[in-house]
Amino acid sequence: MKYWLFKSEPDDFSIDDLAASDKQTTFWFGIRNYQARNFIRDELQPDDLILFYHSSCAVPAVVGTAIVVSEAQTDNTAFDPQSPYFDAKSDPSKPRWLGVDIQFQRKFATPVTLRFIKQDEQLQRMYLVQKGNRLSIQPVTEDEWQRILTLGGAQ
DNA sequence: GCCAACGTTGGC
DNA sequence: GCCAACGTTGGC
Repeated sequence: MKYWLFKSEPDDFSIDDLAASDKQTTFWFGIRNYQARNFIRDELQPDDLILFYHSSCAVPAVVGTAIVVSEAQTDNTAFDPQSPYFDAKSDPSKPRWLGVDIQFQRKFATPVTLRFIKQDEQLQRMYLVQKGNRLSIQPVTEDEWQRILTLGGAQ
């Protein structure tokens, strides 16, 4: 089992939106970066755990956790010309983009802010705070997972 | 709105 | 295969 961090813009889809989804589950679509796609295709497994991160907002922070509940599946928004995630070069017989179903686990009592992560000794090496990193799906170590959950008031 | 740091595209 | 131009991400 592995740990991950998923970024989402809360104006688009927040942890509350996930919690309010049918069965508290949603298909994670719109990943259009090859490195992130490769994580989905090659490494993400059911039962993997996710730090849910709010980006591009007033207070960027890890706001809760979720769990992977499906294998990788075709992201059909790539074939929809109406979708902002449309990709004319993705061939339906050979889908280029994938997603997984994720299910809400918990919302933190205390969001763990980017600002805090940057100055926390135990979290210095998180992918999130490495220079220039913009990946929307990132690996997280078990130690980082434990530390974030403690800080979030989940343990 | 700015801009650093990437990733992608396409001409050569 | 190189690399300049362009587009995107995302914190501030």
